[in-house]
Amino acid sequence: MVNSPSIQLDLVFGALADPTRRAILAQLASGERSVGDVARPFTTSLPAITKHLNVLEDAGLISRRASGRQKFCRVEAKALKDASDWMERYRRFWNDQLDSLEELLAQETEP
Amino acid sequence: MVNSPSIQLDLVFGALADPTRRAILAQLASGERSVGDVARPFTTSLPAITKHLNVLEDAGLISRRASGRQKFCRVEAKALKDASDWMERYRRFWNDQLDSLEELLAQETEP
DNA sequence: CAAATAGTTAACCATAAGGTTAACTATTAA
DNA sequence: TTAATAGTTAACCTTATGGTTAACTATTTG
Repeated sequence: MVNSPSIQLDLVFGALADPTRRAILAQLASGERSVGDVARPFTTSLPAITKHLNVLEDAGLISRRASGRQKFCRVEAKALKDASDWMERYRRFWNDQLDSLEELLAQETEP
Repeated sequence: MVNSPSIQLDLVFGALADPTRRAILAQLASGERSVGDVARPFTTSLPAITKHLNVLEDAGLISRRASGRQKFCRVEAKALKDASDWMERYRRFWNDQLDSLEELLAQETEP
């Protein structure tokens, strides 16, 4: 066996793979927002936004709470942390590889 | 406008959304491997693995170099770093939210 | 209570994703 | 120089994804 496949990570990375959904998260980073407010900057239909919010919620990246006839969305930390933790395993690659790239570039410019 | 949509990030997160591809990266984390070696632990067909490798390569997550009739795959740092940098913007969420979750749990257990 | 507002669900469509087997290219070995 | 090995490409199938419009539920507000 090679890896313990995590359905949750599938959902989180899958959710992050769409630019509209990343833009929604970026909006919510500045605070809770109603579904209408979330949808406002986009040209896509409201049902499409609802679908995106469902994908984000299924991945655990956001939560929704009802308040009267509105629903407010907020970013949820844990799912993001799980994804970040997974990537953390590869940090040494960008430390090591990008360091040696820098070295290489330095050698080229100051011989 | 809400965000600068990055096709590259679409590809990177899309690539990471599949457990087979994450497992391939996990394998390659311990060093360069031939396509055959990469495929060995999986039950899926070789053409399917080739497709996964193409997805990873298109996302910039790996590169392949030919050596005789073999091809060796290695992890590429930059794409991973780009994804990690994107997530970095949300670090405060898991610092803040998970801290207050901890506080809450502490309050519950020791009053 | 009727009408407007906020959001979701249903039904549908086009395309992308992940898998298969069979056929192909290119190197190495007998 | 034929045969085996390493990997990719082609053709095909099934299901998932992202979008639409129309219809629905549930809360305000006039």
